[in-house]
Amino acid sequence: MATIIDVADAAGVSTATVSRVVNKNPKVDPELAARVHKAISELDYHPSRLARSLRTRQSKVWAVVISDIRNPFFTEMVRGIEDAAYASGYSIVLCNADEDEVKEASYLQFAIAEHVSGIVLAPAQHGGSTMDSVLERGIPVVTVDRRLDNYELDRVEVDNRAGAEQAVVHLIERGYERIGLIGGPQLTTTGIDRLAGYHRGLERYGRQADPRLLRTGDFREAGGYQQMQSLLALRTRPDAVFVANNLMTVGALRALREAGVSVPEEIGMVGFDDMPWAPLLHPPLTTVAQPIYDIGSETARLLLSRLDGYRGSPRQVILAPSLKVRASSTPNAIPSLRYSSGGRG
Amino acid sequence: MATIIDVADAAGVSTATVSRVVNKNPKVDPELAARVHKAISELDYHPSRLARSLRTRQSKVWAVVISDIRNPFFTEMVRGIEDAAYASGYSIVLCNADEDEVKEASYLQFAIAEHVSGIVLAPAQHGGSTMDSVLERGIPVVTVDRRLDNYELDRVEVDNRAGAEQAVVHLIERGYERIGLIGGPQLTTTGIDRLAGYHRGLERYGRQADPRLLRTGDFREAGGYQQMQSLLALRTRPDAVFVANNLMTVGALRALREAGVSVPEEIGMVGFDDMPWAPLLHPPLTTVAQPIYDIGSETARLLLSRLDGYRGSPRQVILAPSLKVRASSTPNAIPSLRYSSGGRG
DNA sequence: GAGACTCAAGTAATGGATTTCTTAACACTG
DNA sequence: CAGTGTTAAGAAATCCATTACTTGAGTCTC
Repeated sequence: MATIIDVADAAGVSTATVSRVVNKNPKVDPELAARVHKAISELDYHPSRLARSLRTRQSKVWAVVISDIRNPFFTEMVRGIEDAAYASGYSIVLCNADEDEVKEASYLQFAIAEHVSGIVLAPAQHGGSTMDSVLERGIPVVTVDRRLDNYELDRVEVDNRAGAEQAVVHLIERGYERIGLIGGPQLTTTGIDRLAGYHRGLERYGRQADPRLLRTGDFREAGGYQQMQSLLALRTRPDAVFVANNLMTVGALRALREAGVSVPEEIGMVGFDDMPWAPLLHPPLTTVAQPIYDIGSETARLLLSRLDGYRGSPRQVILAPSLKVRASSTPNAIPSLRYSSGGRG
Repeated sequence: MATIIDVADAAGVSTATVSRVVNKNPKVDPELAARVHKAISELDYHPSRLARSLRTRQSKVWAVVISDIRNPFFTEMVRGIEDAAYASGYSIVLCNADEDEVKEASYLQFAIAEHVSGIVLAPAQHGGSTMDSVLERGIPVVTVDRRLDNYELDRVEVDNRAGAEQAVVHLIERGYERIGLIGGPQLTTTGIDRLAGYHRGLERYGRQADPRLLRTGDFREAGGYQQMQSLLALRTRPDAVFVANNLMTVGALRALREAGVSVPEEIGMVGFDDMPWAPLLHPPLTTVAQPIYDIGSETARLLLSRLDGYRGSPRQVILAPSLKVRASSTPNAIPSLRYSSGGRG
C-alpha cells in the first residue's frame, strides 16, 4: 500500500508538495503537480484517512445514532440524511442504540474517539444522554424525531402533538366514543407529545381521558401486541384505539386479528407513521403520516450549516404531519369505497 | 482532550507503561498500574482509536455494505450481524450502496482507507465489484444474501432456488394455471436463482414458462408496481403471480388494489421474504420466509472465525427458506379460515 | 563477588498524513 | 548592485498511540 512518501519519491518532490497537490492547493507548479498526479495513479495511492484525521483532528464522517434500526421510519430518515451527506462529501456511520441508553452512550464515545465531524441523534431518553463530553469538544449535534430536554440543540421533529390531536379528533368525528391509546415510552419526547396530543384532542370535544383505556408501549411490535391484548381484556373495551407508532400498530393489528375483532366496526384504528403497506392492510390503515425523507434532509441541512461555520443559537425545524384517512377509522364508509381510497400520495 | 502523554506525566511513568496498562499487559507493577488507572480516570482519558488504528493497522470495525437500506430484509439482517459483532467488541459501519455499483465501489474504498478489519457485502451485481484491492490487503470478506460469482468467498444465503420452486409448486397445487413472475434484476444472484426456481417449479409439473408472463423488476416497490401493471395490461392475464422480493410485492399489491383485482380469486399471489405485516395484509400474504436474523448471525460467525485466524477454504452457509401459506394463494380456502391462519411463527 | 540472566520500565522509532517554519530562487526597486 | 519582497518548495514538527529495542536493577550461580 503506497504512502505519501512513496509518491513523493516517485515524483521527485517532498511529501509537503504531494499533500498540497492532493488537497488542491493552487500554488503548486503545474509541472510538479503533473508529476505527482502521474505518480499517484501509477502507485494507486489513496491517502490514509486515518492519518489525515489524526492530523487534522476531524474526519468527513457523521455518526447517526438511531434508536431502532428495525423501524422503517428510521431507515427512511437515514436515507434522507445520507443523500444530503453524500452530496457534500460526508460518509455516515449508522449506530443502532436499540432504545438502550448504555449502548447509546457507548456509541457517542465511539463518535468522539473517531473524531466524527458531526452527530445526528434520536435519543433513547429525553432527559438522559450526557452529551457534555460531546459538546465540550465542539462537535455539532442535531437531534431528530425526539429531542433532549436538558440541552439546547438544533433539532428536527414533526409536530407530534398536533398529529396525535388530529388523529383523536378524527376518531371522535367518526363517531367513536371510547377512544383508547397505546402510547410510547414516557422517556421519549415523541411518547410524551403524542400522549399530550391525545388528551388535547379529547378536550377539544369536552371529553376526558378514561385512564383505564391508556396503555404505554415500547414502540416495538411486541409492545403493541401486548397492550392491545390488555385493552381487549377489559370488561368494557374501547371502541377505537390510537396507536402512537408504526411497529406497535402492526402488533396491535395482529392482536385484533387473532381475537377476531373486526376493524373498523368493533374497534376503529389510527396509527402513527405512514408506511408503503398501510393502504394494503386489512382494512387499509388510517395513519398520521410524517414527511420522513424530508425530516432526514432537514436534519442534514442543519448539520451542514453548523459545519459550514454557523454559530448562531439553536434552531428547531418542526414539520407538519398529515392525516391519511383510510378504512380502519371509517365505520360508516360505503364498503366499496373503503378499499379504493387512501393512495400513498 | 487528554493524551497518553498527559496520563504518563500525571502518573509519573512513561507512555509505554500507560499503553501496557491500557492494553492489559500483565507484566506491569500493580502499584504503577494503580497510579496509571487513577490518572486515567482523573483526566477522563480515552485512547484515540485513530492513532491506535494508524499504528496497529487495524480497527475494530466492520463495514457492512448492503444494497438497500429501505428494505426491511437488510435492516433485520444487520441486526443479526450487529448483535454478534457487538458481543465480540466490533462496531459496524453501515453503508447503503443503493443498488449502485459506483457507490458500492466507493464504500469499499472507504473501508480500505478506514482499515476496517472485515467486510460484509451484499453485492449490487454478481459479476461486478472488483474486490481485488480489498482482497490484496487481506481484509476478510463475507458475502451475504447475494454472492459474487467471480470470487471464492465465504458466503451466507438461503436456498433461493428451492424457495422459488416451493412457491410455484404451491401455486400449481392450488390450481393456478397461468403463473406469472415478477423477478429480480438478473445482475443479482438472488434474481437469477429465484428465476431458476420458478422454472424448475413449473417443470416439476411438466409445464413450460410462458415468456409473456415473465417480468423483471428492480427489487423496489416502484418496480413491482410497474411490472404488475404491465402484467394486468395483457390480453390474457396470469391467474397467479410469484413476486421475487418483499418491496416489489408491496408495489404489486398496490397495483392490484388500484385495478380492483381480487386476490386470491382473480390472481393468486406469493411473495418472497416474510414481514411482520404480511399476515395483516388484505388478503394475508403467502410468502417464502427467510430466517433473516440467522442469516445475519451466521454471517458474523464466518467473519469472526476469519478474524480469529481461520485460513481454510471458503465456506458457504445455505439456509432453508420456508413457505408461509396464507390466504393470498388459497382461492379454495374456507373464508373463515383464511384470516386466522398464518401467524408469524 | 563477578559474570550471566531476568525482567520491568523507559527511550525512541514508527504509522501516514498535514502544516508551520525555513530556505532559496527570483524579481523588483532605488 | 545591495536590499527587500514574493513565493514556491522543502525540512521538520506534529497528531497519538504501539512496540522493538535499550537500560538498569535485582537475582542467581559458581
